[in-house]
Amino acid sequence: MRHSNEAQNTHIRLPAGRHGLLRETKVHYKTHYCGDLRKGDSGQEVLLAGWVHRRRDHGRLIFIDLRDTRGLVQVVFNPKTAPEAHAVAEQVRNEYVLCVRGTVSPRPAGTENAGLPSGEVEVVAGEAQILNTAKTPPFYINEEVEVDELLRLRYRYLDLRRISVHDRFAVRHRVNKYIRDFLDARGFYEIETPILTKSTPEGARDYLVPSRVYPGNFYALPQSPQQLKQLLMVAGFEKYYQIARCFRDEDFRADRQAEFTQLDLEMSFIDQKDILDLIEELYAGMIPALRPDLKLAPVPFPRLAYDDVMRRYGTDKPDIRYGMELADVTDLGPTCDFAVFRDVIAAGGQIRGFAAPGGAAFTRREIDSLTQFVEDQGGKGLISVALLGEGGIDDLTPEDIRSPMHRYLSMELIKGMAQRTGAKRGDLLILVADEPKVASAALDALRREMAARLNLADPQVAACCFVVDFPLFDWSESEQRWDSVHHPFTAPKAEDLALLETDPGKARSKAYDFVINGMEGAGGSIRIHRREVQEKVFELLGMAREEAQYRFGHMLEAFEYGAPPHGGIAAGIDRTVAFFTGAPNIREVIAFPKTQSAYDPMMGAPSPVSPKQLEELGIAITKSTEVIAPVEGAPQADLQ
RNA sequence: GGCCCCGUGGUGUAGCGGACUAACAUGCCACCCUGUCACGGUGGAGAUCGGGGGUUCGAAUCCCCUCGGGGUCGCCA
Repeated sequence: MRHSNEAQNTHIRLPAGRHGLLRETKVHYKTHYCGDLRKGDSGQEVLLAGWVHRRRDHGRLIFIDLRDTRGLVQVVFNPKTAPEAHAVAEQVRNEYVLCVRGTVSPRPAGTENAGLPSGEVEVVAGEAQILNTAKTPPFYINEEVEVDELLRLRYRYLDLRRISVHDRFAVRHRVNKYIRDFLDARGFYEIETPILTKSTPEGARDYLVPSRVYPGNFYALPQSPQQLKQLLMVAGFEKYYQIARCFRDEDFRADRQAEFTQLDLEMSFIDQKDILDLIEELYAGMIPALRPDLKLAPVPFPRLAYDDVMRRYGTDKPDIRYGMELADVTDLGPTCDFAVFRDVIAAGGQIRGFAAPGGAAFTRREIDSLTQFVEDQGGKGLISVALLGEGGIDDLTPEDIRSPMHRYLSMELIKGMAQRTGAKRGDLLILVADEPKVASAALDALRREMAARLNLADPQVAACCFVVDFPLFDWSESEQRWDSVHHPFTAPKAEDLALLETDPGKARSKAYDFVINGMEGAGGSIRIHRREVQEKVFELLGMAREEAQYRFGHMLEAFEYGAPPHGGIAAGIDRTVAFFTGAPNIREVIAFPKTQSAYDPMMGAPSPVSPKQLEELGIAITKSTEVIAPVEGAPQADLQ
């Protein structure tokens, strides 16, 4: 019965022109959006079309919440006044596609629904037609219930139908629109660059596309339009941007998908400050525009040196919504009779830590659970020191200390730590002794964990900063050569040019990141535009002239034709939208994302291709896996 | 590749060695109901517990393997 043709044909004539609203020659479905109707529309005859969100059948009266992209409105079907429409409403089930002609009316006194934006009115149905039936959905569309992610992705088109999910894409649209308007007003051109481009051996693994015309050769999908945008600068465009899709064949995370979207931009005849100022202006405008509820410190956003943030936060993307800055007490290590400290210091390590406010109240069990964060970062452990009792820090006595390592720690070290972190009694000192890299990583993880436990990261605050003066290189132990921290075209700071000859590891670059609430929001650099500097960098990267020519010949050649000084930045759109919408991961703001194992359960991608296709490409399969078909378990309703 | 969490009717959960012939809510189906808005009432159908193997008199419950989802480290110039 439900899915019979009868239901389809239970119809009124398709709505056509009455009251001059509609043209006879054209089929019209709606004159208004359901979610837009308000008291002021009372008395109007409207034509609505949407999905049945929920039906309440009282035997005689039937209420249907009709949903479209703008929201819900209640439609009333009265068998006395509109028997035909009522008969249609009896047939209707959730998610049927329905067209209704009716009159907007104020609801009878006492029946208004304050929980609904359109709750002061209802539409009294005169005519109704089922435009399409629907199977019972595999999960609730009309309720906010957590659903298995695989199932959501399998039926992503239904998942997206949920209003809360829908809303995130409204935000995404507005972010894109804001950016385009902002950059347009400043003379930027939006220029598209190829998706089929060239594989470059650095960086992430490429997604490859085989060439039919040149069997055995491959295009690569861009990891970012990096080189192309630099060539646009050589081409004289001066201000370029693109909301660009990027592809990286690496493992997924909550904030990483195989394909993601960047605001990519590049400018000529500018220096670092110009880029930072631009991004600052963009975000300082966009954040209040999209999230007026957020507290945002006035510009300028802090511009912090890399060395400084590593020292104070242990990370290059600090969350500066809260304090708990790190302090170094390596110098006080020798005051303790502790073999661990001796060994660490002898090996060039550090003793650093921070103070968790009120953390002295943590149980032994709670403190022990922190050890895992240190171990995850390759550290051996942590030392906790609870500061008890009353009075100032200077008066601390051994009786005021509670620590598993009590007997190894000197009061000098504990007091020093407390003073340098500004700790008070009732706080918990957390110390890590390790090589600098490990100590930083562990303390960063601990600091974020403590912030979460102590509720210090206020979700109503947007704390932005720039991190600048990144090192140009770091040493690759496995390759026994220098590696670019950013990428090989990143310019050194002018005052550090000489260091390229004497001490490359000390050279700082004109690379910068934009950080918002501990999230890397954007990153970029000023590029090298002079040949001799570029050659020196390639040399330090262990790249012979021929190899550089082979890999980057097109870039080097272009730069010989008058490359302007230039630089740019790329901002993560997915992460930005996730931030604005409070989404816990970027899948929530990508219309059709993939699972953690890079599978699209809706389309069933990736999939095998026909032997003919492979033949044309000159490709033989030497290794293959069975790709799982989209999950079984389609809706059962039609089977009953 | 490592580690952690998860996988029970359509959906969300409970059950964690025997009373499970697997419970609850919701959804679904039928009937009733003129103002509800997560409408209400009555009745009904629906899962062998991701898959495989093992332990046991007995397994949804314990063990091993495996598949899938999520988180994270490695990786992501």
